[in-house]
Amino acid sequence: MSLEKAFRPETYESRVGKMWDDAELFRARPDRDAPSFSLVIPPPNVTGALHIGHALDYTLQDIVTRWHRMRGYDALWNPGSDHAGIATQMVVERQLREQGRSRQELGREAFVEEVWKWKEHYHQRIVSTLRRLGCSCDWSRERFTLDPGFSKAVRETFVRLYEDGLIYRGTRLINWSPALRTSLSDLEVDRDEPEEGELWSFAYAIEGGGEIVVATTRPETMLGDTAVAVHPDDERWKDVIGKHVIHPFFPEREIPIIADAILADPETGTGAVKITPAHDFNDFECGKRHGLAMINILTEDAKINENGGPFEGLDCVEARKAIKNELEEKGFFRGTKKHMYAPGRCQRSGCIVEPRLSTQWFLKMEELAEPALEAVRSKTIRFVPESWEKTYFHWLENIQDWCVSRQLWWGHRIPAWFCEACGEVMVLREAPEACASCSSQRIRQDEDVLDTWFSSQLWPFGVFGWPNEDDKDFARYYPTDVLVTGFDIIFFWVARMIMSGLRLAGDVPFRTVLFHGMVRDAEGLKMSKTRGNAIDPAAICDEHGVDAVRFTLAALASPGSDLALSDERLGGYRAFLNKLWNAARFILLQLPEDESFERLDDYADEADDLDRYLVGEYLDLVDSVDKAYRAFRYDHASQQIYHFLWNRYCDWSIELSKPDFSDGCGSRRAQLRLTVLLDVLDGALRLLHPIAPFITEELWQHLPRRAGDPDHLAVAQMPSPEDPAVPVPTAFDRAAARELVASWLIEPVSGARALKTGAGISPGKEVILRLRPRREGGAAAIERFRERIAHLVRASEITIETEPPRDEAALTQVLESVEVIIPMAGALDLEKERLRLEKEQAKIEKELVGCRRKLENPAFVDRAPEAVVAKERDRVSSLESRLEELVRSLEKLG
RNA sequence: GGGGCGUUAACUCAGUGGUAGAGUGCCAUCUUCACACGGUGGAAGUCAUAGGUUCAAAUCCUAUACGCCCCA
Repeated sequence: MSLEKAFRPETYESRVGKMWDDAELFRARPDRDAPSFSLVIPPPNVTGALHIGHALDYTLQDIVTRWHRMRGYDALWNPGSDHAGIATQMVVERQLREQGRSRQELGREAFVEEVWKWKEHYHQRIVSTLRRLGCSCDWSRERFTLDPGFSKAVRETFVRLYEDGLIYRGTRLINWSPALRTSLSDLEVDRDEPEEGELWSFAYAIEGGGEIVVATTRPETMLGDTAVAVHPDDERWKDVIGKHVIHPFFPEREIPIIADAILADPETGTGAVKITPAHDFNDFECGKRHGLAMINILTEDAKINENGGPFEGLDCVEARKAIKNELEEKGFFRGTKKHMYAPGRCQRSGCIVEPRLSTQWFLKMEELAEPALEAVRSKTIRFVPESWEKTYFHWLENIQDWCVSRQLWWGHRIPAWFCEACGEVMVLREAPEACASCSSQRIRQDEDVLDTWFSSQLWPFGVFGWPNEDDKDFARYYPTDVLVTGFDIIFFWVARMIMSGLRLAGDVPFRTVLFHGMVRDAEGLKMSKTRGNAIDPAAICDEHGVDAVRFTLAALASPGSDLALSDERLGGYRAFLNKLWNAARFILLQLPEDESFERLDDYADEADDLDRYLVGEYLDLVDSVDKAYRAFRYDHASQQIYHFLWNRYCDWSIELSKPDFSDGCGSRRAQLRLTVLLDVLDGALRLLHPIAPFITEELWQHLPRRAGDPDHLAVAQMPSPEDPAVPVPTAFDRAAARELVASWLIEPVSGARALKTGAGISPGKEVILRLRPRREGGAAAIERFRERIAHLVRASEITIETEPPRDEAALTQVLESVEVIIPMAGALDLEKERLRLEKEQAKIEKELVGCRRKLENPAFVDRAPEAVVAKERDRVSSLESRLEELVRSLEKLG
């Protein structure tokens, strides 16, 4: 069964995918007698379709999973998705708005139903994209963060942390998104680039005479002012501390002038600052220090509330304008100054976040952070690359309590019930029938839901049945081995999983975290819908094939750094896969049509120099790819395989083997060579499979199989330095084999080709080739390779010279091991040849100067390691003799 | 303001002490029986700058410049 001439991924991708599914190769088998290897997918949000960043994340995970599976592990990659509270609620609300409806109109229950519909639709799309990408997940274990089982884990966590005193309910200043009408955590607030704003000054009249000038970027907040602070050592204001100022709109309000060394800076402006404890985080702390009143002046959609008196109902911008006007009219305006100002913005909606006094549920973090810090400090959890440790430490060392409640409808409802009769608060695993304190049945559950990340943090153990710790999966697959994710969610998710895993599941959630960067466009710009430069993974898979996309992502992704994806790159790696396809096709074309070919089993004794060369290169590849996979360096692994297959396997091994197949594959020699080529191809396909699973599986299915091989490459043995996985000879000197071919075959061929091209001789035109070995043993080696050299150079005749070339017109090239001569019988362009040789001479002389200078330096000879000095000496003598022969060639030209 | 990362060929990036590498692109050439998504040959870098350590620095140290990111 021969391969199609053209490499067309679309002809086999879905077939191969289905073959894997039918064989159930990716199901974890906890009962199997094999070490386990597990990882959980960072669950994609059901907000929308997958983007190219997901494709990178999942490609890397599939590589690590497939590699372990092929090494014999019971490998489990657990898939699933995340309900993404704020984000999903927002997109569904937007959709409703477009239809002229609103969630308030629908009511909670009907709205949540709408969100479930959305979830079903995108979940289905996400799963099909994951399958398309070849992700070898165990779909029988798929989870969703709102599954009943997962909800149980969330309730258990909340109750346990509440009982431990870590979760509390409190009225504090929180970040409020007026657009979404919910609280946010600190992490969900993004800081804009500072913009030029206005620092607006006005005067408060001091009771009993005089005034005190304060400045603000937000004049409307003066409606909530409850103090003015000055520095205790500020001479200007010493006498007014303790007095009161008169609020121009609320003269009855008591507004003391207080001394506060933290907030008031004598160097800035008048040294006095207005204090609005209910609308500014610094002022809030100051208010707590001084027991100040806290007046909330905003409604939940950021309009002035009833505390704003005449300004009630205005939004912030309107109120600001009105207040400025009023104050100017009343004569309190004292000038403006330019000021850089960066408001916080809601990460999801983009609206300006308001600090707002609100009653919310909080999680105390300090006690949780300490063990999480220790786990990374002690390397119980390893970060790759290590540099992310610092960022992680810095955040955890300065951690703030986490506001976990959200005023949303889509999410895990907080398991807290209030008694309307006696005010009792009950935090319970199951809904109570009556109040635990007064037995009243007038109880109601907290309306709010939990921050999405509160549930996501439980993912690595929640998916395995926790809190049921007897669950077989939990026992076998937790802790997981690796987490692969972007560094953008190191705080949101990674740190919180570590904290909760240690606290709740009794161990770290994973041993290693592999951080990758962000996929950018060809110009290195962030992809975004608004910029229109987003790359759709499905579209590029259609265009180039899934394997090309995966290979490109793997090749570009060095740990931790961003990667610039371009169509050129994709095309380049697609070309590589085409090359591989055709190399396999060539090998298969040599086999007899009746499929009777059998690969030899034990041929170490019969292997010749060429076999050993090819096998040696393969064994080196196995070593370096093994090392790369172990170190998560998929960029190195893919590049090494690329180089091997294209430059070693195709350019040399196949080309050098062609003369062996000129009479078919009937001879023992041809059969042996084919076996070697098949074995090495087989091994290389195994090495490449985790990165490019479809093409490798498809090609492997076409290779003549050995007894004992499995039915699918996906579960075939991965070659390792201990076991190359194919029965090639291993007990020989690889370096010697490579050296033999490099010196006496590759070097003369390359040299002769360069001479031909340089002299404008067309590659197909036959020439006479004279080779003069410059080292021991060359003549015999060249003799053995004579036929192959002739084939590759198109030489009608090869002579092996022992003496420097006779006095004839010829092109010459003095190389490391051999002098290459092509007689030209009068057709030689003397001038051109002289120029070429002189250029060569200058190059060698320059190198020689550098080497000699080194050796003339006594410090170098004394202090450098002996081997380095010896190497330098060898180099000098080699260069000297080449130079000598070059000069002689030049002289001969006259 | 604090912290982190980066600066190597036209582009994208490997390269942690011992002769500067890859892919793409570029130039020339070849429709040689696996592949023009190809073959062959070639050009191309003061490794950001300035100091320092060392026999030896792209690599280690210090400072500077530029760029990106995070935190406040």
